[in-house]
Amino acid sequence: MPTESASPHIFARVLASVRTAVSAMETAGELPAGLDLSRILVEPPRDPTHGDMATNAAMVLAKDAAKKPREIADNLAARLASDPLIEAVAVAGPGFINLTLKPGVWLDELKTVLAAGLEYGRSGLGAGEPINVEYVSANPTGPMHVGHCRGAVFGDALANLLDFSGYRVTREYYINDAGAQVDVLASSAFLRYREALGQDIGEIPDGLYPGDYLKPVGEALASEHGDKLLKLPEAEWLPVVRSVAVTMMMAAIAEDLAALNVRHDVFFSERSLTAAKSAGDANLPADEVGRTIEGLREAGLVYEGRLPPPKGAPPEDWEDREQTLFRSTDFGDDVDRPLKKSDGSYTYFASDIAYHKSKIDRGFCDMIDVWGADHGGYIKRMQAAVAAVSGGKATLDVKVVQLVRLLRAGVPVKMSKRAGDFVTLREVVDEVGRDAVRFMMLYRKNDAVLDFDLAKVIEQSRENPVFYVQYGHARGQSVLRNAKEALSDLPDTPESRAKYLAKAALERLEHPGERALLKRLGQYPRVVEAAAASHEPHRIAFYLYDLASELHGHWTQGNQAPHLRFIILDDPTITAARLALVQGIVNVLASGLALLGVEAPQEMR
RNA sequence: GGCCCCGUAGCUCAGUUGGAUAGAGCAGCAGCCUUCUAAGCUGAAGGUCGGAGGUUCGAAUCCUCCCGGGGUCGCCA
Repeated sequence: MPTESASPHIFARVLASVRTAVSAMETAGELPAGLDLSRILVEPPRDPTHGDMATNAAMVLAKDAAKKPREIADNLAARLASDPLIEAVAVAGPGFINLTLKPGVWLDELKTVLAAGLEYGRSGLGAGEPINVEYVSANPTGPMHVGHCRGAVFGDALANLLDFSGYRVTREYYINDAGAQVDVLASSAFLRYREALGQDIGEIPDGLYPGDYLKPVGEALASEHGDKLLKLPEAEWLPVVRSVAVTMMMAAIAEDLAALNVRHDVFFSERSLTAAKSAGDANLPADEVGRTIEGLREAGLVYEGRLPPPKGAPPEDWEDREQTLFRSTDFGDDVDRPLKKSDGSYTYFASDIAYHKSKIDRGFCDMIDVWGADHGGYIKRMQAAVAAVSGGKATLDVKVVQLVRLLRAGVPVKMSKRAGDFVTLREVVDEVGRDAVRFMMLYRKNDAVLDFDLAKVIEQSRENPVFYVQYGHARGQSVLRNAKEALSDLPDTPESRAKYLAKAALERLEHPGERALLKRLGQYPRVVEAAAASHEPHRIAFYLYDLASELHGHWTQGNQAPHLRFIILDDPTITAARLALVQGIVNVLASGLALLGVEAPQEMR
């Protein structure tokens, strides 16, 4: 939860300075009033020799102001030169304004890092707005397999990131416990129940779940009910068996998620939407899905009609028939979508509309769903439904995570669902470790396919970026542990040590390697903000890699040049300054790793 | 065939929401361990950003059309 509203980070402060200067130019009549300042950016320049920051302000404003970019830039640069944060200004290229900040600015920022500890980078971006993030939502028909793992880690990290950025996050799991699949689950479990009672069940018939993981369900049913269920007709045993099976599957899934360090606040049952509600208004349908459809019908968004057959190769079993349709085309979808199956029951889409309406009713105007790539074709209709059901007030961002190809030393790992020999999430976590799984899943944009090579992740651990980043953190901790030989009064606890180090003579941090690290630290809040705004946690992973890389590089310089090492035995003043930098790096690495849900180890032995 | 995603160094991928001379890792080449952990570092080499048009001061990024790969296509979830 956001404690105090953090003071704006360096880039935000400089951006404010730029805007102020532009406004002053408007007031002075040097620019027309009312310009759109929203496209002005302040960012690190690609080439560090250009300075600390660059702004595109002059180029962005040139058109509306009907002036040449260079002309605006010169004027703006002159005004910025007197800004207390800024040391030097230069106009370059087509109209970039390159800014060099006073060295003290970066040193002050290090003090901020030290004071904030793991909270550095936390922001009020979300302004306390509630946001619902739904992820995993795997069918409760078996243990989780590797395919689920990417969405789980992605959703979890995204939720962490949004929480850190000032949103009030609810992490949600939608349990598909109402469809035909859980009935199949129940039938499969019933077979295992008969098996547990000593019957010979032979081969598991096609269409049922063959996995051994249902044996404990059969045994649980046998010990609870004896052979009583055998005497009941299917309509009576099925709900009993289904309920036990779903409960046990969800327990297994919860364990798998815990092994991955993924958590949820709300587990929402689909069945709770279709279950008949007690009495009430007799004119209303008895269930939530029906009520949602009726609400849409009253709004003129549901009708009985026919759909054109799919274009291209016509499916063999296509049958032109009238059905209940939602006007998703009113909201940008390609075709209207059916809400009821031919047997009269609701489609998955229908209950999904009711489900998202429930989120809206619970106060979420911002929703994020994390889906697998195979559901990509479903996005438009869901967004259409959210727009319809909320009257355009709610937004749904669907993050699609692409396929994970599981390999072992370059060879695809065979998985056959029918034979039940798919690789479970647990097996992968046990084999390569939670941290490696999580980091690898996040060290890639969510919409790019990911090759996950088990052999590479463990055997050639050098190639694995997670160890690289963790090693950076461990190295920093190692320095702090060893620092006592030069600074005998250095406190042990991180907080008091940070306080102690903040008083160091930070201006002694003059070496280019140190300066680069200082600037890299100062970028962290900006990276967090961008990652949160774009819903892209992978940016954190890449930033951490860059930071660790700069640390390792600077560290190794100390091999050749001992005077660059962090600990200088006969110079406690510079040692303290450098330790302050190390403490800052350690803080940010730990903070970022925490967002990704990855351990920040004290050592790598 | 319609829709969605992807195409960037030999391989795996970034690219700061349109910015300056497109960057890392791995593989290969040339080097660095008497050290606060070499699980590390330094250097050289490697590119028609799939192709062609267009939008503008400026395009890997936005638009259109092709090419190639993946996903999906009324009643499964």
